[in-house]
Amino acid sequence: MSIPRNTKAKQAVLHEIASSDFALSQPEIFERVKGACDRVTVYRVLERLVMENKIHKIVNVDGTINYARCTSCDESHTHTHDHLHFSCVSCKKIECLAEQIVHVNLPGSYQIKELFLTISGICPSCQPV
Amino acid sequence: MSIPRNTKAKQAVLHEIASSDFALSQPEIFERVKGACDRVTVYRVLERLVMENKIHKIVNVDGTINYARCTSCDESHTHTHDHLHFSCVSCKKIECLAEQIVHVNLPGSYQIKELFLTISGICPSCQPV
DNA sequence: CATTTAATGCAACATTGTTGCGTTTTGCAA
DNA sequence: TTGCAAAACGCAACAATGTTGCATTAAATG
Repeated sequence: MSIPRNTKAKQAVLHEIASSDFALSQPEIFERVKGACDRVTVYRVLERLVMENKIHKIVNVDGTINYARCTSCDESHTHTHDHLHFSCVSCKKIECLAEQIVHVNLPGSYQIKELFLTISGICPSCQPV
Repeated sequence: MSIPRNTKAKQAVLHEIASSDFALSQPEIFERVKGACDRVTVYRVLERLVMENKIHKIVNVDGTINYARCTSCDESHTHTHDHLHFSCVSCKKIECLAEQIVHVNLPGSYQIKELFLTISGICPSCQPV
């Protein structure tokens, strides 16, 4: 396995994702690191960051793909099979949900390989008083 | 609101979706109705069929979009907010899941607007004996 | 069968993602 | 500190997917 390197492009992309309150799309990220690197590099860096569990790749309800750091879990833990997210329609923040939060009562004759859930709504901090 | 018409293109697209055992992508549908209509028309027809609740628009785990008729529910009932699907990795069939199957235990301070779930795995009929 | 307008075809464009390849840069170690 | 291997990059070209405008065609209705 190859040893990852800490390049300027990687730092720039990671910085934009980390400093954004909400999940960003590839075009948005490219826009923000404008000049720092090529469009293709953004794709490649994103792919690597996902592999390294530094960021999340989130498929939205409409099929668009966003990238974010999770606000509720530290970056050290691995995100294998991490497909549970809460997306606030107000502040746009993405939160990881613990597996215990979701219960699927499928008959045992169904064999679940992968589970992918996105909930959109209003998070506690955006709740109207 | 405009009155939908039953056109040749619409019939062809719907026929392909209905006669397929699994969910099809736009390119796959276009491939199968080849000659019947233009590529753009396929996009427009699909959009209309989704609006009319004739077919499902399903976002896969990887963000790709497929269209299908649901195998477990009749076509008469509306599919508003119908975002729960089981996708068999073996036979590729897509099934709608009843809302009762999924339980989300989020604190009441979270306000859920939309919930979107795709489970991939092996369906009962594809279970190895 | 004439009218209305939904739907189509075509062309052109926009967006998003991919691949190949020669060059640059990073991390490591001599 | 300098040399080296390969990770990463930039660029160009391509591919796939989705969109828009507009003139034309064809459903449904009376």
